[in-house]
Order: sequence, then structure tokens, then C-alpha cells
Amino acid sequence: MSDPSFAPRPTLEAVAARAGVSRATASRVVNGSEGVRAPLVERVRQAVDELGYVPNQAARTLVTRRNDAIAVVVAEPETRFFTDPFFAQQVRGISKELTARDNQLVLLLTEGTADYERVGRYLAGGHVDGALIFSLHTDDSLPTLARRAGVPTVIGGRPGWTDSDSDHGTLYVDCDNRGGARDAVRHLLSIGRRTIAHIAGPLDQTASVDRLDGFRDVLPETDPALIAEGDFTPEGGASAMAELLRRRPDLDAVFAASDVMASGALRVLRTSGRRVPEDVAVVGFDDMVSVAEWTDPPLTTIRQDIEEMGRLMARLLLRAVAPSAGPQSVPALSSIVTPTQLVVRASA
Amino acid sequence: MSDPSFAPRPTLEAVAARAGVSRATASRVVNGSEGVRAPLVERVRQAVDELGYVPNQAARTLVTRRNDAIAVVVAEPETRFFTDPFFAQQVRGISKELTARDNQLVLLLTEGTADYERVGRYLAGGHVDGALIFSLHTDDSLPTLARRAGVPTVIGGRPGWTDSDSDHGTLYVDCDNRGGARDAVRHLLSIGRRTIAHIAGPLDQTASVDRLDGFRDVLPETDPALIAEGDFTPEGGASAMAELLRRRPDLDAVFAASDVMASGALRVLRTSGRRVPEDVAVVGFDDMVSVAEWTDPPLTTIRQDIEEMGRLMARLLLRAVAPSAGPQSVPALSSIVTPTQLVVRASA
DNA sequence: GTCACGCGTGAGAGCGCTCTCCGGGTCGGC
DNA sequence: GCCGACCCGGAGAGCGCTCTCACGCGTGAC
Repeated sequence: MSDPSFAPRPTLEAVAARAGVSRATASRVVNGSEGVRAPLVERVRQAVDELGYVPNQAARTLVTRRNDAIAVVVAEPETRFFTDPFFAQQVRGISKELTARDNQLVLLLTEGTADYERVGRYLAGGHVDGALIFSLHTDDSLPTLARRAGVPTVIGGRPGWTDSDSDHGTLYVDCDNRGGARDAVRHLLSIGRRTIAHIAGPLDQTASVDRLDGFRDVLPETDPALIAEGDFTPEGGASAMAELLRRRPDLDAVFAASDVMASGALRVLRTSGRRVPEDVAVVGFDDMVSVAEWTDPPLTTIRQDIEEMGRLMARLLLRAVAPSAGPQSVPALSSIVTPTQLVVRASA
Repeated sequence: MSDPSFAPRPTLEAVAARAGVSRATASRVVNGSEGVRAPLVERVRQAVDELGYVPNQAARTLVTRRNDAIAVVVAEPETRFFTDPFFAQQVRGISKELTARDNQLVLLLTEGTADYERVGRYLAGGHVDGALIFSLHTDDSLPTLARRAGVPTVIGGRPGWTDSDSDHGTLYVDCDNRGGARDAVRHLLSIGRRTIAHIAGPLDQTASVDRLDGFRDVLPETDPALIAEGDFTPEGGASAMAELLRRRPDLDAVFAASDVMASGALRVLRTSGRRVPEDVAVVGFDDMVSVAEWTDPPLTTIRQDIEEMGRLMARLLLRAVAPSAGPQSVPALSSIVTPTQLVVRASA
């Protein structure tokens, strides 16, 4: 393969020579630091353009110890996770934010805990300045692993450990699952429903627990028979719905902990001859466009701004990574909980 | 934040000192090269373990000019793209393959062509050894850009340019869209359908064109009124279906160029009072689990092994990147077209 | 016993960049 | 008009690693 780009990439040295300045000055211009007189700046700029100079990141990292790269670690105990548009949207937000700050996104996918060791080594290896972690389960060791690697970390979703542990310095970004769930249930009450069931997500995930807690906040005395656990899949939602109908055929509303599960529930309701929303009102959670708007009928749901959450995660991490600007005045970064919003469509 | 990991990471020098050998020998052991006597190997290994030594990738890259990192570039003119599980699955395959070969995955998302310049700079900057490109549209400039940057590239999906250009050395991996489409239509014929319509994807994408070509291979004389263009969304499939029913209410089968569009078509068929498959048989394309299996009725479709395609892309690229092992005997890498498979469910 | 050969190891030169010093120039103050 | 302060720009020392090259020792052949 006769490589047309055989011309070795120009170095700072070459730029400096062409501009008639020293390497140091060229470096100053390239990095935009103050204290170089305008005419020189101009000459260096021109040399950079003419030569098509691009700084060698490896050399730079070697001396600055900064990578301008962030790892996004995805725990994927279940295959489903990465296929989930939820995650995709969040990554999009992260990517936008990182790009805006000239950081790269290194994606680390794990396939079961066997990969954790590899990820740990990678993080400890100082290849990245920080890590954004997505781990679904409360008992996941990934966050611990990152902390041990000494890498600043932000977690997507509230981690499972109790608040007293939070001064580990591990931050997270999550939406207000509990408040959203309360809104969903209150909406059902407001349209006159009285026998409200809940299809929960897997209860080893904090999001599921929080949504269930929100449900119970409003309906503390609910018959346990009105609560069934799904697994965030359509089929899980379907079988949970079937189970609920068996236990309480008189129910007149369902709050599902995700749109995807709600879509499964809708199918079962239709099959069982119930009309939605006339006989049974349904509220979902997530407002996943590809799901909520295209169910039949379109789903009333709780919206969370997933992309924004991603952006916030990145922003928070970059701030944690940044060399503490103020002299000792670390403004004590804290975790973020974003608001949710009720979106009323036809199903409730 | 009193950083507990204040201990500076050990260097090769430290390992060498502890093992009582030279830096060179330590390096040889770490990189697994031959010609170091067993006892020394053992001593170095132990020193590595005790010190928790992890090689500094930046320093290594600086001298070897290899990054052990691959960029995955996603052109995202439409928001839909990244949300598409199709892409997610492919990335999973890529990730697995890269991980297996100790390469990192750097994700580059572009938001409109404005970002192309940035991506070009990045690729030209030698931060990665190669690039995997996903660009939907035939006229997309991303592949050209990568070629100009002098970075080995593999494209996901057949690129739009004609075959005579292909000796640019730009490789691609695609599934046999045309053959799959032929299978779909032949299946419809085999179950006795005679008036077969096609919902095509956007015809500025090669996948759509190829599937349409496959359709025409089997039914060269089809009434143009039996072909409508969708946009790979459920709503696009729905309106195409509505249009087809208006033009040819007598149709008895539809081959949709994607499962997602087929799902939209199913809804319209139901609304219009047609039974599936009794009145109208429907075949999709992709076999996207979350869609095809959960439509009502479940969709007969053409399966493509998306994850495998991702894996193949990565493998092909790594081979292209590898220092040509054989003496001049470059085995002329070539693009790959993977087979498809008919999956019969209830809809046809 | 001597010489040639070869394998295994060490010394050292960078890879391209940043950043700390310093030196030299310029300007203001008295 | 001279001295000191200030500021801009250059020289040079590494960052941690790989890899070439040269050297030393052990082995086998004559």
C-alpha cells in the first residue's frame, strides 16, 4: 500500500523553524497562552496552517499528565443494556459536552464481571482523566473499582450504597425517579382512578426502587397484590400485567416503571378485552420517543431529559477533573438530580 | 480531596531496579518478546506485580507510533441514527473484537457536517490507528475525509461510490441486502402472493437501494404504484403503507425494507381492517429483536447478524492496520458481504 | 587450547512536547 | 540620561518508553 501520506507529520520544531521562532514560543501560541506579541503569534499561526500541523497528543500527555479523554464504562450484565435507547441518548449528551470541551470519549464495554479486571487496569493506567460509569445494579463493584483506581468518577443513576457513604467523593447524576412516580400516580388519581396497580422494574436497581417508593408515597396503603415486578422488557411488562389482572381483575389503572414495560402491558390489556384508557388507564415512565408515541394508544408518561443528564454527567466530571482553579477553594461538587415532567397523551 | 493514590505510578525504571535488571530487559519482559532467560523473566514479573506497574501508554505511543486505539466515527445527520439499536449492536461487536485484541474504542459522534472538520483534524492527528465509519448517505464526505487523513478505514455498509473507485483501498462490511430482499420476495411468492408491494427505505442510502434492487430482481415488471418510499421510521412505514393501499387496494403482500417500517405498516393494515397474514402478508428486514418479535403478529423478516458485522469490521481494520507481517506479501484485504437469513414468523 | 560464533543483556539515544529558568530587550521613573 | 523593573522569547531538561547497537560471556569446532 503506497501510502500517499508518507510525509511525516510536521512537528512543533518544524513549525517553529518555519515561523522563525523557538519551539517554546510555537508551543505557547499553539496552546493559546498569553505573553506572545501579536506579530509572532501571526507568523506561528500561519506556519501551523501551511504545514497542517496537529499536536501529537501522546507527547503532550507524556509531559502534562493530562489525557483530555474520558472513559465511559458500561456494565452490561444483561445484553439488553446497550441496546437500550436510553443509554444511547445519554451517550449522545455526554459526547456533545465532551466535544465542546475538547475531550475524547473512550468507550469501555464490559461483558460480565470478567472484564472488570481489565477495566480496572485501564483506569489505573492513567489513560483517561476520569470515568463515567453506568452500572445498573446496586451491588455492582464498578464504582468501587474506579475509586480504587484513583480516577475521578461520576455515576449515571443513583448508586446503591447509602448516603453516608457518599462522601467517598463519588458523584452521580440521576433524575427524580421518586418525584416522577408520585406525579404519575397523582395524575391517575386526578382522573378518578382508585384501584391503581404498579409494574415495578427489577428491584435490584435503584431507579426501580425509587419509582416504587414514589408510588408508595402517594398510596401507602396499597394492596401488595397490586404490585408486580417486571424487568424493563416488553415481555416482562406483559407477564406482570397478566399477573396483576389475575390477582386484581378490578384494577382501573396501571403505573408502569418504564414505557417499554407499559407497551407490553398494553398488549395484554388489549388481549384481555380491556379498553385503554376507558377501562384501564396506563402511565409509563421515560418518555422514550420511539416507544411512548407509537403505542396504541399513545402513552401518557413521565419524561426525563436523558440527553441532558448525559451532558450534566460530563460537565460534572470535567469539573471534578479540572485542576482546582481556586486556591484551595474547591466548591464542593455535588451530585445532581434532574426534574421529571408529566406528559399526557391518550392512555391516561 | 486528599488523594490516596498520591504515590506516583511506578515506571519501568522502578521495575527494572527492583528486579535488578536494565530498563531494556524489563521492557522486553513486559512486551513479551523472546530472548530473555527464564529466571530474569520471573524476577521482572514479580517486580511488576509487587509495584502494580502499568505501562504508560502515552510514552509507548510516542515511540512506537501505535495507539492501540480505533476511532468509531458516527455520522449523525439525523438524530435517529444513534438511537437505532442497529448501530448499538454493531458497536457491541466492534467493542468485543477490539477488546480481544487490546485496542481501545474512541467514539466520535458528529452532529451535522460542521463537526467533520474536527473529526478530520482528529484523525489526521494520529491519535488512532484506524477508523470505522458509519455514514448513512451515499454522498457523505466522511470516508473521503478519512482517506485524506491517511488513516486506514473500514466503512459500515456499502459506500455510495461505484466499484471502480473501490481500489482507493477503502474497505467496507455490509450484509447481502440484495440477496436478502430476493429471499423475502421469493418467500411471499412461495406462499401464493401475487400482488406484492415494497416499502423502500430512503433511496439515498445504499442499503435501501440494494433492497429495492433485490425486490426488482425477482419482480422486474412490478407496477411502480406498488413501490413507496419510507424513511426507516414507524411513521414513515405507516404513511407509505397508507399510500400503497390507496393506490393498490388489491395488494396481498408487503415487503418492508426494515422491521421498524413494517411495524408502522402493520398498524395501518389493522386500522384499514386487513388481517395479517390472511389478507396481507408482511415481511420485514433486519430481525431487530425488540421490534420483530413484538409486533402483532410477530414479523417474518430477513435476519442479518449485526453484531457479527461489527466484529468483522473491527477485525478487517485491525488487519489493515497491522504492520504487514509477510515480506511484501500483503494478502490484499477485501471488503466483506455477510449472508442474510429468512426468519419465518406469523406475519407471512 | 584457541578462535569464531551467537545469544542475552545493558547503555543510550531519541520520540514530540511542555515548562522552568534565564537572558536580553524595552520602557518608565527619578 | 541612567538604572531598575518588567516582560517577552529561547535554551534545555526531562516525561516514560522502545529499540538499536555494542559488548560480554558461554559454547562448539578445529
